[in-house]
Amino acid sequence: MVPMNSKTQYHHGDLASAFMDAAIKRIAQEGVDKLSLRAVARDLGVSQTAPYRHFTDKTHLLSLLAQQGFQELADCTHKAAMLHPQDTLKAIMCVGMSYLKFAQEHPEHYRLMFGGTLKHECGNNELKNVSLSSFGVILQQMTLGVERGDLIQQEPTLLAHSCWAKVHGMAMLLIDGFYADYEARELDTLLRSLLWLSLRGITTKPISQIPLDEPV
Amino acid sequence: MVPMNSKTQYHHGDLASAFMDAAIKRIAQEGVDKLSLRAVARDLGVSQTAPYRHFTDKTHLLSLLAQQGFQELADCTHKAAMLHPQDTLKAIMCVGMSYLKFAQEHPEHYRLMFGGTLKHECGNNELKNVSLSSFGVILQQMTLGVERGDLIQQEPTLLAHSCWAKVHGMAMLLIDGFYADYEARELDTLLRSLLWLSLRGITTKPISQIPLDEPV
DNA sequence: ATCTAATGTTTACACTGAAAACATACTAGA
DNA sequence: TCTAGTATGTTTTCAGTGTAAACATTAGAT
Repeated sequence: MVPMNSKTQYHHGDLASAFMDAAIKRIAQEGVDKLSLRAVARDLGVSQTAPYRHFTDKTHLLSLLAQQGFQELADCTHKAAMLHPQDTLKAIMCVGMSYLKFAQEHPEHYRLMFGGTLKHECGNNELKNVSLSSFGVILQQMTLGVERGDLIQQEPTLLAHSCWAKVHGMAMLLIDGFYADYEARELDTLLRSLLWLSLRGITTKPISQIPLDEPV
Repeated sequence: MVPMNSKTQYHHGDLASAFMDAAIKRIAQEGVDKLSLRAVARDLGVSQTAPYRHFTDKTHLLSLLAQQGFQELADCTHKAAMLHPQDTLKAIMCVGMSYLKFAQEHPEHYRLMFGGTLKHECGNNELKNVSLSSFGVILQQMTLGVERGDLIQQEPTLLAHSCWAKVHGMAMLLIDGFYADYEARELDTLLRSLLWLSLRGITTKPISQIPLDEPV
């Protein structure tokens, strides 16, 4: 049905990535922990053991999806940072908001990335590396900020850890529905204010100069 | 075997709470998502459908466990706050560190509380209330701090949200193994420094007065 | 054209959450 | 004290899951 790629044209065409796409869709709908390989296989009209030719495990599949998620997250926060190449504080603000936007738009994917289904400690260096590349975007802004004298004289790594923890916590609480009472407009202000308080903790500038309403 | 309560002495004695205890133990060992009701039932030498007389659902059981977790968390952070009734900053620091200690000592329980297996949005008001009581400990310190002029003049709720997000993010990253490279001593300093940076964002005091090494 | 490896299918097994029908044992009311 | 009635526990059963093993097919190299 689908016009196949030039390279290889096996039974399905490219089941590996088709399977990943379909899995993502199901995850977005029903959540990570209710994902069933068989259901995805059914969606694709393929036998229930077909995926095992491409993924050793269910965990393997999830791990690849998480990896892909970290990549996307790194990409879109990086883009956000690029909006203000000259202004550290604005850049950080944008990175934060785009990070939160990603979490909000792909809550279950985000949960997969950090949910603990995959243990980041042992094994799977690939995954760990990609997740660190996501951290790298933040780290880069911190380094820049310290160099420019916009941020306090501390290890950029420490500052990055601080920002990451804060924004990660916000993201988790956000997708866990702890801010569910706020309506869209209020929520936006809340999130910005929270980032703002974090910025206040690491900047050398007076409060007034921290932007509260930069577009993402 | 166990000397029963005076009140009721049924077949098992008190299977409901025995089941919860056993479940907690298994969760601590193998993680939340691998918990099987049948396995717990086997541990207790009881039939596999026995739990269904006490919990409508697997979700119901998990929800009760989460609730219990929030209660414990609220208790131990509250105790920590009581260590410094006169000193806001020290108190907040202690609350933060004891929060992290709880997460570190009961990682899988903590993950259950926030992991998204239970959705906090819809239904289960009980759970939501208890989780808010946990939030209340932080909120109380913020209110006090603002009153005393130790914290900046902002909505205590906002400040509490800020602290909670930060410490929650740290807790999640901690139990997800993102700080796995640090050894115990380093880790302690890292965590304290991260809390310290947060405090710097919400306090009126100069940096030097923020305590870095209060005991928990 | 044939061989081989990559891919997909069928079948099978052990495990799970949960419903239904049944059995027991405690508690209360006569 | 005897007798319901109800709270508790068991047996049986079903549909759904992850995954291993044996088998079938197809693509690409020789």
